[in-house]
Amino acid sequence: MEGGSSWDLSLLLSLLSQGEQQTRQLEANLEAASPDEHCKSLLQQIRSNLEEAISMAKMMDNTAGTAAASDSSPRSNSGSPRSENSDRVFKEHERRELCRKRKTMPKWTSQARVSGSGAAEGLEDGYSWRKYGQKEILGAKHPRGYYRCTHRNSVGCLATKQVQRSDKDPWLFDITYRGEHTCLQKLLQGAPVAAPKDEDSHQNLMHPTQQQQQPPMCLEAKPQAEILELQNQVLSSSFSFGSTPLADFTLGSQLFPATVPLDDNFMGSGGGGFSSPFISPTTTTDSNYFTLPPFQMSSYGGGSMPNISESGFTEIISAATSNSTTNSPRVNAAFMMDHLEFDPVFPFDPAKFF
DNA sequence: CACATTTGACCTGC
DNA sequence: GCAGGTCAAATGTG
Repeated sequence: MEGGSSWDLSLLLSLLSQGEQQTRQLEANLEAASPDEHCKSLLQQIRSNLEEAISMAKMMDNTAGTAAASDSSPRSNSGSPRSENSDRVFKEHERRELCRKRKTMPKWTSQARVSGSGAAEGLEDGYSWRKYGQKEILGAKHPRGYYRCTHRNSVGCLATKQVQRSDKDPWLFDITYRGEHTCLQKLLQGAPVAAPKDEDSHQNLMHPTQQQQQPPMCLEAKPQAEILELQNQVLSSSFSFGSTPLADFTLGSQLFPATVPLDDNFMGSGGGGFSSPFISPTTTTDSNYFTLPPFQMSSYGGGSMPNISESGFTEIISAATSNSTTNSPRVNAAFMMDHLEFDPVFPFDPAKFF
């Protein structure tokens, strides 16, 4: 993140304020359109982020101003423009805001079921997740896995998810998502990103019009330990593991036709992450299709997609299983392109704010 | 070597 | 004080 001089900050402040106003306007307009809860939540988050960004920019602006006033020594052009003091303030602020964000972040749940017929679907949701913790939960038989976006460090994507195996149904995984993925957007905006070294990571860099809505080709292959554990405990007795052993998952109403072999390649940790199963030779023809995580369906779908309530997932799962072609929101890339782009008249121009 | 998971310690909110 | 959530060092893997 480039600190920038105070005139940079003034510009940033101006743009942010503009964005905040536009968001309010959008909020008012949306009110009449009776948006679903997640849409509202998204908007709230955008506004919250903007307000936070404004506050940070103001703080940095003030700090830069006072530092410039009190410190007569010439500032190096090559060094960090942020003073030590402002850096400390920035970090403290960042920490506080992170805590606050966790509260205000949109949160929604999903479920993934192991149906046991062949392809791994659903638990991989089109994003790269990195496991950062596991915790025994009181009253739960199985530990909860904590995942965050792989791009958290590089672009500051704060999306996280928690995966927990259901007590009642060992074939069922409860997935709680928190926060929107900003990684694709920021990649799109050309944010300075630590250059990915592996070929797969470059799959994330797709055409801008696709990038906003389409999951990266580098789809994560492991929601992970839970599945693998499950594989060990259950699947091994239920499936024959040939050259491409597979497990079949659905995530809520979503079907991920793309198959994820649950063999040892996906059991090991590390090793540069997940090579994309979707561009591998074993990829099925169905892998041209994607489904969106719930947040994408409700937020970018312009209301054309069903809003999935938490309570409705059980039904949705069975519906998706029994009638995937008509009821499931299985969509291909073209569909997403058609339906999920920002409204051209949408007054909010993210390019100006990031 | 880079990037992943694992896991105990630490932090935070109730 | 406890439980949930996160951090970060240790470790594993290709």
